[in-house]
Amino acid sequence: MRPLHHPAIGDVTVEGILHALSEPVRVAIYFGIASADCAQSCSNFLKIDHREIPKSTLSQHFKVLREAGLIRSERLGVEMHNTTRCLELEERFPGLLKSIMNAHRVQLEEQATRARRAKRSQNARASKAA
Amino acid sequence: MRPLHHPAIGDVTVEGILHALSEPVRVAIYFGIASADCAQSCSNFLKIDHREIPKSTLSQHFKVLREAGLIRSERLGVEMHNTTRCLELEERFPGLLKSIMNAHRVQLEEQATRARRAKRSQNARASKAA
DNA sequence: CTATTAGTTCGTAAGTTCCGAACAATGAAC
DNA sequence: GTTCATTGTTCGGAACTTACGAACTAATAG
Repeated sequence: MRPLHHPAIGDVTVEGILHALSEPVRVAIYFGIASADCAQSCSNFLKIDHREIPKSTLSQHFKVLREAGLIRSERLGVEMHNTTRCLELEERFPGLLKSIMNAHRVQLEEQATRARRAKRSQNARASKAA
Repeated sequence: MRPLHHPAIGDVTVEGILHALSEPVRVAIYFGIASADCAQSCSNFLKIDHREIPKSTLSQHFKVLREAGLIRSERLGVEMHNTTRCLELEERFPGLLKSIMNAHRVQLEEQATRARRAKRSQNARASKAA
């Protein structure tokens, strides 16, 4: 197994970051790591929103996040400890991650609202039919 | 030719925006449209940074930007007028585009600095050899 | 009408991503 | 030490996406 590669902060690109965070599963992973108060292992994400993610896929997603410079992964015993590199990144690209995270939050709330509305009108139809 | 499709602002997704702007050519196009003071036609971008972009490829890039909700394209006579949707987008995802644009600017300046350094040390080697 | 200009669509070759199966690395049990 | 369980990586092929030349469409000029 070749050792994990983390780019120097100066080699991190905007394209890489945007590409990494243009994937819902990777965003969920990054959110999870960023909002946890301790390092997260990969296997914590085998289920995301009731959806099973195959572990080989998960491993690729972590690799993308790592090589984009978004997270740092360290082997600790049998598992991996993943943490964000948000301080370095904030210094290099001020405001970038915050506004991306915020935009994703806006979108998540909106999706939740839509889902509630849909469920309500579904219930209304059901009780009308009965 | 089927008519161009512009998503409603409520259907614009963060993933779509990030994906669209994770491509250097598309970023250059978006920058060009955003910083121009009048609508830009596609053919203004057949050359970007001394690189020729085939027009079919260009057309696809415009389509991606359009369907991500980043630009609006209107046929005006034989050509296309492209403008950004930055006001709507700012309202929906506050700060997002600004910080992405800013990050790209940071990166561009840095690349320019690197290029100058490289050229200087190349010149130094050349005069040493002579 | 033909010719020109600006963009789109189509087909295919090249590249990327997904995911199961096999593999590697560590720690614990014996 | 050997074996087992757990965690994660790598490999290979199928599915998907992207790039770009050739053919096409739409508008306009002459």
